[in-house]
Amino acid sequence: MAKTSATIRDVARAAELSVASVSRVLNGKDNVHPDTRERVLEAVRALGYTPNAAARSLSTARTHALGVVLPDLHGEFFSELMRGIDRAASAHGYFPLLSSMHADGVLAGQAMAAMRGRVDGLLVMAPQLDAADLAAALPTGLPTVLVNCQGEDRHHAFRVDNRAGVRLMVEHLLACGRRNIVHIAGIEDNLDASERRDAFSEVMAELAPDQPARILQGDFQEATAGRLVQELLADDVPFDAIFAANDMMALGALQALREAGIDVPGRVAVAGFDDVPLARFLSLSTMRVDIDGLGARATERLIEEMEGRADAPAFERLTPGLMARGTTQASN
Amino acid sequence: MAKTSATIRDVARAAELSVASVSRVLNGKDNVHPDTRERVLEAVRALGYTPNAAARSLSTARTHALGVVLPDLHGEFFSELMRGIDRAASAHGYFPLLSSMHADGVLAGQAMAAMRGRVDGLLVMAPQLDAADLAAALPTGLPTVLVNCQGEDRHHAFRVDNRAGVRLMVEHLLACGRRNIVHIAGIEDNLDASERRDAFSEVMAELAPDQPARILQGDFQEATAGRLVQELLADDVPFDAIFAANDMMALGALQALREAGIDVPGRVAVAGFDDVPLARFLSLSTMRVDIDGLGARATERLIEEMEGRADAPAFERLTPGLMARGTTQASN
DNA sequence: GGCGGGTATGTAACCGGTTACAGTCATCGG
DNA sequence: CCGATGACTGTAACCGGTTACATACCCGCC
Repeated sequence: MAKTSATIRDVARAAELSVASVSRVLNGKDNVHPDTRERVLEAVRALGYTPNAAARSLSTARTHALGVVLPDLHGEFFSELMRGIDRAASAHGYFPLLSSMHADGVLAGQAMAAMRGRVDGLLVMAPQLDAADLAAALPTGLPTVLVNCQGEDRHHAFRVDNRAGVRLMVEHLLACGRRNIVHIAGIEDNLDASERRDAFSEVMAELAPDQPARILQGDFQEATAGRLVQELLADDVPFDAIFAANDMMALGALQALREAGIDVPGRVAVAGFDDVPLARFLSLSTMRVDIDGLGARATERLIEEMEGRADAPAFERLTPGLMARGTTQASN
Repeated sequence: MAKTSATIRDVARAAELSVASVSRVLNGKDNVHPDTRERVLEAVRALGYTPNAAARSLSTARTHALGVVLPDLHGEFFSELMRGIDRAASAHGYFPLLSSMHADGVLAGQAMAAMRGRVDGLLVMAPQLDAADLAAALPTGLPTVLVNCQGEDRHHAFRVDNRAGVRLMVEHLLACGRRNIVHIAGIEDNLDASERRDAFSEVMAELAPDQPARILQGDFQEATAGRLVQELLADDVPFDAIFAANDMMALGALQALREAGIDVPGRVAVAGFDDVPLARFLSLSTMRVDIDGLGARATERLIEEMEGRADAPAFERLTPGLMARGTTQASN
């Protein structure tokens, strides 16, 4: 009801004590007389007092917020990641402060700079920035953990092990008897996209050197993949498997094949990457990445770093697991 | 590089000016000599200075952050909502500060209290709280906008028009020749769930008074709906349409029907609510809610309110649109 | 009775910005 | 030549917490 909310001095006055005592009670400090504590709590209740977070931040230099910088805020990947981040953050009394970031390196730097003084640490996911841009954008002197970022060894980093994932899927496709696999790659500058593309070439060269290993340039979008498949069909290019760099493209491919009346998995197998929830429903074979767990672990690590108990920065690679479903093998 | 980052006084010293001038330049104030401005900017650049957000908040009583309180942080609904929120927020220079909230009214109050002094406004979505709990939890004196909350007329509120949506879908099912429609309701205390359930009863009573209008108690979970459908089949209950309170349950029902070898939509039609991305892939008929737009509009309104230009609080209802797909009508 | 030591409390400086108010200086009209 | 006016800049108080340090008090012991 009060026009302006109560301050610690109001509470002190109401309790006939000094601000120091009030502060001590509120922070659960050691030496306070039980009676004093009671008087303070009573006054707090009576005034409906809530400490001002900005003032507290200013004097303690801690905000209890952690910045989360992401390239885009949509899709399953984002929501799963946030879920993990929030779980870990709120377990330790932190709030996630969100910021989306657009492709540009300069804008990325601004987004991060704007968080200075607002957060105690930064969790950054920037698969679209190269190492130099990233290094330039990251603020100095702020605990930072990276997720899916390019080479940067001054900070702890989490990465999906794309190479291992691609290898597992290619092995699976070959084991299913596929010989002519087409890879649909993701956005050109994207780290995951290029790792997956390169791994595909290498693994094919190693495991099936005599087979073609065609690669089409996609962009992680469903519609694009559909179009590419239609072109393949129109050009009469032979193939018996499509391995898309992510699930959305795999679904686009699937749709295009079905519309063309092509039997999946009979004539063509389809595989994706990420295991978005959709995949299970559509029985899409894919590589499962524990995104929620990734978010939680990255956040845990960030909090350790902010609280000064963390070992040296390192890479942590998460190996995805093969989810072999109906689009690569007939159910029997 | 500096151990501790530069303050405005460091900048003032470096530029041989007073803090007031520096502050004026940084805030784009009126009266500053061009030369002065240049000296300040030069010093800022040299020192790599970024203003401390906490200090600024303390003296201006504005944080440029807005609190987003949500019941859970997963699924498409969440990511779409956040997408809209972030788009509107960053367009106006605000950061979303996230907090998930568990069912309990007391915990909800704590979650919101913890945001006091950290945010300039609050966007709350709490479909699981009743009006009294909600009123108790909301902090006073902080601009607030509600999304999908129960009756509360002191704040601006956005709501999905469940009644209108249910009516559209029931009309559609009847138009498709369905006569024996079963509704699978959502979680008991949930606002959307009960509105959809009640609307179903009413609309059926109005449009098809002679037909049965069976209602089963579900919980928004896919598995539960599957089980309920299996029970219907086991008990030989006649029905030719399932209208689930959300898409996930519709999908569970769909799966159970397919496993039982029942032709959809031939023998039984299936419909959901929400239009999650999955729905399109599985050709599920459903009601489309523009969640992204909802988030953006709610945020815009909140910002207007925070900046003191907003008309009286009111309700805004968003009418969902019918997405008639393959599970209610044979493709022809 | 005086003194050491522990406990409980108060005072005031400080965190890093913003801004009201007070100055300084040059210009200009009378 | 003086005062007024306007353009620019500086000083210091203030926002609301935290906390180092000082102080007051009570106890037990020699």
